Amino acid sequence: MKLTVTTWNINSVRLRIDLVAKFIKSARPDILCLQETKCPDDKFPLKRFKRLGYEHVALNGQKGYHGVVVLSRLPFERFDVQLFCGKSDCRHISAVFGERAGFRDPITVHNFYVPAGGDLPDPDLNPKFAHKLAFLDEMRDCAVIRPQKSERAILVGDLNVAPLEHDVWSHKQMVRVVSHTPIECEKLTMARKSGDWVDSMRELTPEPAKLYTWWSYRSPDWATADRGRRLDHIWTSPMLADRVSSIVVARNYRGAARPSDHVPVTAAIEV
DNA sequence: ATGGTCGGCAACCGA
Repeated sequence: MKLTVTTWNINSVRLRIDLVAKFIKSARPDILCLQETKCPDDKFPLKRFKRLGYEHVALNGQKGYHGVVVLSRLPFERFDVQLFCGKSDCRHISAVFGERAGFRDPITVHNFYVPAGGDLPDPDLNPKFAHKLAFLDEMRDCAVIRPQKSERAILVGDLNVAPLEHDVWSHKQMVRVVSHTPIECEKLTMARKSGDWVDSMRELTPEPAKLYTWWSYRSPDWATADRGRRLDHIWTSPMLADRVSSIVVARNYRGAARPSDHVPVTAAIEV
């Protein structure tokens, strides 16, 4: 079967529930991973998602900030949450899809929201940047996240790093800007390699093609300027690496009324 | 070189 998985930093799920509903009706992914829901679990619009066909929900939300959720049309076996950097921030949730979803060999889906890191790219002067670097180091070292050899796993989310030269509109002008500094790019790559993860977006669209998933709210004419960044990612374990048949970056959602600054990214995987 | 915009939540903080 073809499994479709979407990642989308929604920047308030309650404010943008109608936009999410529109996306769902058009794309109908099997699994929808959202970040920055900014919504405590008891205020999450569960009924709306259930009516849209997403009856299986793994929530990790908090008031005001962060928050991640896995919404699924398929039932999962269990879900799990990892904490990072000794904080209670809601920045990770994973779900395991197995026999209940019709899979003899289970598939684990991780949904991440990596700290943005503030403005100043100096960990000594900017604690938010230090937190981001420490978070990436913990991702690299986290044995629970790392797929076992021959395990089927997918890692998606707003990783807040555009690691490659053509993941930003101008490498030269971005190299000192948080999200594209060498230290972050190296640490994200180390986190990816430590789990043997494959960057599936770049498997299907190799460099030097430009690939963006985020455009700043501060750009009045974002589409013409097109100064985007690839902050959102879909990684797979080696077992699934050659089974990703398509990746769609739904850039048109950036042009919606009251958009998120990120757009949905959807992978289709033959499983 | 600088400031530009959002959302949450009710002052600014985080992005």
